[in-house]
Amino acid sequence: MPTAKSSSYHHGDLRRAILAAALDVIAAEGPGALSLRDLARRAGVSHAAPAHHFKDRTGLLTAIAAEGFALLADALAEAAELRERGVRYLRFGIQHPAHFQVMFQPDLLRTDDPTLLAARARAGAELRSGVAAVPESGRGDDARLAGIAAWSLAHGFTTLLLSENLRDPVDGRDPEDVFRSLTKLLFSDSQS
Amino acid sequence: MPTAKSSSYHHGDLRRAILAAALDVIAAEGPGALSLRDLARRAGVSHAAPAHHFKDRTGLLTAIAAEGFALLADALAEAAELRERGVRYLRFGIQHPAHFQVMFQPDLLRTDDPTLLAARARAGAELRSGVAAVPESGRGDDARLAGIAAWSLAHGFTTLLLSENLRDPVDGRDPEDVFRSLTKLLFSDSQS
DNA sequence: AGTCGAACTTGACAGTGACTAGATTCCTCG
DNA sequence: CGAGGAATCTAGTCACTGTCAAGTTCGACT
Repeated sequence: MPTAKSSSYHHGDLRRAILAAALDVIAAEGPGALSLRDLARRAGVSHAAPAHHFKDRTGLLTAIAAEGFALLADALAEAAELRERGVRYLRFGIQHPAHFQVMFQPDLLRTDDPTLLAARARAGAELRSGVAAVPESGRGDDARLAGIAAWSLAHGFTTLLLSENLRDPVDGRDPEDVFRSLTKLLFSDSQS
Repeated sequence: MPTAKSSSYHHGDLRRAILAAALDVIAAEGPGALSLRDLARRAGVSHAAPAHHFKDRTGLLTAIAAEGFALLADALAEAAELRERGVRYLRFGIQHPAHFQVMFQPDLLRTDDPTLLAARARAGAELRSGVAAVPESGRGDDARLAGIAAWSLAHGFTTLLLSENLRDPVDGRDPEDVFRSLTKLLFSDSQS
């Protein structure tokens, strides 16, 4: 059943429906398994309908990536302290694996799309402001390096977790807890 | 000209030729742009020839990933000290971007392939032995955590670099130097 | 010499993304 | 109220892809 109108012709909210279906497929089988025709079938519309909302296959993925960066920016804004921001980064990856997967694969995206650029810039600003919040982080190069370090750590951990490469080490434990222990190990002196 | 025989029917070393072409394509346009038929065309053979060497598209990518893990294990074995192993990890990603990209995308691979599993196990062992080489790393959980931390950092940095997300911050500097500074910042107390 | 298997070819099929022209519906403005 | 224009969706086509099944050629071994 269409979400809004049950009129037979207009779907009501095809854009949302297709996005949702796409996220399901990507989370389950990866971006490669994504087919516009399949998405159209799931939504019960003709095979060319998706193209009207997202031009391309690339366009669809770009929209997903942009949405992802916006969600990530929101998630980061929830916490003030740097370590907890790292946890939000990780949590975002766990809760939105499909978005995460697409966001960092530039060859799938239209990297000059203004919406994408804006969302990414917002997320980037949020990332940087997290590092700036740490008082003793110096200015200039050191602060920039610390930012890269924090980002690399959170990103690497999240990526490895999502790619099933941390299956054994993390085992049954809560990934967020493991990540917290991890940061405590590295930053034992500078933070609580 | 074929590498070995110039006989018109048998290529001589089709497997190598197709692998090489595939790496070029992936490095330039990502794994999504890879087409068996295109690879066949580049090698000057018929469209179904690749399937004989690698069953599938998935089979081809699995072979690449396995080769990647083997190369990574070799690269890690070159250095003894942990930080320098991180640098080798990064260097591997820079020198073999196509391999790296495919290795950590399980949805593209036949994850139960024995060759792949063996190569990955070898790389994993090499990773762990690097952490064990650090004297003051405790046993048990701490050592395991330290391993995950080191791996996450190196992996995150490499991934972000390859996905063009570290373009501005790294700017013109040598990525390896940036990474070294980064680790010095984090492990300032425990190592030189 | 002869055969057997591996390497490669040829041909065919269904599914895909992209494009086009046209049908239907909705909304706004007179 | 009742056009008309824009948004939305349908239907058909084209080149391309992966995969399958069946042939052909080659080389190595007995």
